[in-house]
Amino acid sequence: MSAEMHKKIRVILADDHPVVRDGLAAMVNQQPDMEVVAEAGDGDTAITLFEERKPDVMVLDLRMPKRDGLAVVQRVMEINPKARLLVMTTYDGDEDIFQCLSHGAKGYILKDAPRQEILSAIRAVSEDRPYTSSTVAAKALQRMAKPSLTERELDVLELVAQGRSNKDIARRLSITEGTAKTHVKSILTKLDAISRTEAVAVAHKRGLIRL
Amino acid sequence: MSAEMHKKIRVILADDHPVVRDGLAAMVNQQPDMEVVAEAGDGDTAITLFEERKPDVMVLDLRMPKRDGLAVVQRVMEINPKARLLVMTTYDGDEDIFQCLSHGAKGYILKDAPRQEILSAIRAVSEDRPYTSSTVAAKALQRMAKPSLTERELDVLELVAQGRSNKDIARRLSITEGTAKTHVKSILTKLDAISRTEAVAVAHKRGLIRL
DNA sequence: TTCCGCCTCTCTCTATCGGGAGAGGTTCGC
DNA sequence: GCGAACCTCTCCCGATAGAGAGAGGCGGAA
Repeated sequence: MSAEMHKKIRVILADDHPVVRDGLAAMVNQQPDMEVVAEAGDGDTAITLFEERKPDVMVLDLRMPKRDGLAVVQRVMEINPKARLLVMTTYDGDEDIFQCLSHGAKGYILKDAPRQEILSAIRAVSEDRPYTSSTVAAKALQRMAKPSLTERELDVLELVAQGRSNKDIARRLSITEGTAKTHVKSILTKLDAISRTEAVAVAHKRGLIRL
Repeated sequence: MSAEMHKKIRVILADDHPVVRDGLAAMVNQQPDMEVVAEAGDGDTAITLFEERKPDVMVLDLRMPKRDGLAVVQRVMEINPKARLLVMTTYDGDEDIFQCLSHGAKGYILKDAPRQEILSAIRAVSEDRPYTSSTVAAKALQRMAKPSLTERELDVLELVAQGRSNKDIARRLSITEGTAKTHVKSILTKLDAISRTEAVAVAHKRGLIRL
């Protein structure tokens, strides 16, 4: 504990891969101005730990068991609108970036980023400064120009992505085949796709659907 | 250098995420019986480093720039059939597992595995003992019962997954639409799918296609 | 050589898909 | 109260997809 040290940045890590947590923890704890105060392997414990430890920053993976990163962002911002969250993930789809940032995450960074960039991001977010690399920011802006799908359309899209026919989709959603077609047509228009299969490809690339 | 130490297990890490390499390196170097002798961020340097350093084990990620994990497995086994490779990845699709193991990887482990399991796997593979968790092994066995797609079918499947029509696929592959249909039909049969969109979903789950 | 798997092509036929154009009902916010 | 967006339903119609049944050529393996 040196004299010039004021207070370390207190960090919580939330990622379901022990290896990634170890890597981040090692990086962070090596810095004189920051320390890891807790680690979570799933979304629920991330939320609990955030409330208990009130860290300066929480680093969040998007894909996690129990509750995914986006859900954690929503819940935590609800509990504490001043929370400083840095999303760190491998997914660079428009939708993920857009959703996280518009729900209040202060930063979004990709896992293949170099060590220095990750540390810079943590520092920035801890001071309540937004951090987003130019490529990520560009995607968020792109996304803003695109039409959003409605909830129902997302329901339909999911079934389309599973390879269901319009008739099948209609049965599962308790609507007529005609209505299912209407939704699919609207999805095709919004995603600028010619066929349902292309729509699935586009939706996948944008991060509108998982798996 | 203590007296009871004979020789440490020399490990190379190949993963495009600096964070993951750090995490693994920290774990490995903390063990008295192993050490990291090199790290690679892409497939090409993984191969080069393997030849130069001749490690006891190389831990390989599947998704890497320049050359993916499977390609590295193939090339390294070609250079040195006695190579001991441990594939470590987030993908648990039949196809990835099957391909890696049948091309000679000694182990396959998922990134969300606990620390101890990862270390056990590295030790096992370093001694030329195969390591595969029961769930992973089960998938490899499942895959063996399934028909393989031919090269041409994989070409077609990729285009189908992009949302191309039969006509479009035919044009791109310089075949007639009828032939494209024949391939698609055969793909549907082999993947046990009713529609092309379902085929894409199945192929994706199995790891037959990326993105 | 003979067989077999793969790739190619052809034909027919039906179901499904996707474009186009409405229209009635709801629940919002203004 | 009045749009506006959303969900629902309805028609028509041409294009595409998928099932079924062959068949020829070409390569490698037995």
